[in-house]
Amino acid sequence: MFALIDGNNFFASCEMVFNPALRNRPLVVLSNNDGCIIARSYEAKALGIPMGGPMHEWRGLLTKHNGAWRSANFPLYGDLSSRMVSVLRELLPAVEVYSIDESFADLNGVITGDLPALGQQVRDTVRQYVGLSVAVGMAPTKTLAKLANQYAKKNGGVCVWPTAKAALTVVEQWKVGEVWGIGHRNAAKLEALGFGTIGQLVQANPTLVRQVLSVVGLRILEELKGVSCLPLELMHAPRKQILASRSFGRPVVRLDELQQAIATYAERAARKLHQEGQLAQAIGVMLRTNPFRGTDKQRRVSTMVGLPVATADTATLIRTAQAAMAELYAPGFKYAKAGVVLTNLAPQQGFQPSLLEPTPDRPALQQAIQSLNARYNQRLVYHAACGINPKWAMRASTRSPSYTTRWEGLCVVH
DNA sequence: TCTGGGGTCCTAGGACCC
DNA sequence: TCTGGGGTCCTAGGACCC
Repeated sequence: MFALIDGNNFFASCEMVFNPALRNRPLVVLSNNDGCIIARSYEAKALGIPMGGPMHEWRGLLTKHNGAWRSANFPLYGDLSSRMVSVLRELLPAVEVYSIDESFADLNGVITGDLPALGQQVRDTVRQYVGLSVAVGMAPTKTLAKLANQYAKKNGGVCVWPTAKAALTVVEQWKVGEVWGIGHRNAAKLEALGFGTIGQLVQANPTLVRQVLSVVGLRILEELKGVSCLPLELMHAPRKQILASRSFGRPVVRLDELQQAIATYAERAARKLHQEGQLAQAIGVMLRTNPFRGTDKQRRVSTMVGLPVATADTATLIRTAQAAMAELYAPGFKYAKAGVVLTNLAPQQGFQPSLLEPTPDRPALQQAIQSLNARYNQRLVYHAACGINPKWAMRASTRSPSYTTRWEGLCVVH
């Protein structure tokens, strides 16, 4: 048996934990640059505001209904997420962190009759210790546990299906698009073939499902029938690529500003690389205009450069990224977004260095910068190439304080 | 005026090897 | 008139997830 524990309206709920004035009203959380709506409270969902909708189309409605909005605050959400996980680890035998707001747990060894009470205990404890509301779904496979969790969200917060048969009596009529791993394109394909509901899909010929959805679809089919194909993954697999990209706060035309931006993103990517304990053997740079501005001339380019020696040296990565940016740049366009991707990653530990090329890595320097920044909890030391107070930086006009990760964000009690 | 960011996996096809 | 069988590696594109 598996459990799926999922935070309800996660980002929106995180904002409410330390700010009761945001509760019981339509609240949305905005993407970077305050452009899109990436999370909604119940009240905001009830107004019909869609996931991913552009904020400028919904501001009026929100204002009319006493709504509120917040710029995304990922340090806050990440910290509350790890508090939630630590509660789960106390109560459940084995926990896999699947995303910032979702964890799977292994329930083997727990007596079936005890599962509903365990689910309720998880809910109560997370609410008491962290201040967040979660839904708990339990079933014989991960795919069924996901569905159970969906059902739980609207039906009391806990749902236990001891068998696939029990699950199917509830979800038979649900659309296949509700199933984890079936997106809107494959849902349309299945519907056209006469498998529009979960009940119809489990009756389908596996060979046909394989033809249409590849082995991925075959696994989903088995999971729906109660055959577990997706084990709990307790080991955190090393990342295969690291991406750092951002939209600009305003259109950027000049190369020198693009060079600052790409240096900033390279620095961010390098920091993630250090945290992962990996080296990069290739670096990519991409650049594009705003595709939503139909009247503007459009351009979308990218390039990938191999590094002569696998490295995690921030300055080397910045230099290489800037050289690539100079190649990509063409004047006369209003650029909206750029990014850096590190690939062909290899673990630092035990990496075979080149016989001919000296490594550019300077661990002592990196360590010094990192410990200064860690100690003062901010970007105290950084590369001048990144620019100082850049004009292209993204907008975040309504960011809440980092209540739990910065001294100046601590709540004050009057 | 205003539209995110960061990942994974699978398949087909091309290039190459013996 | 006639041209095998078996394999690997890499990349691009498509699909999915949160």
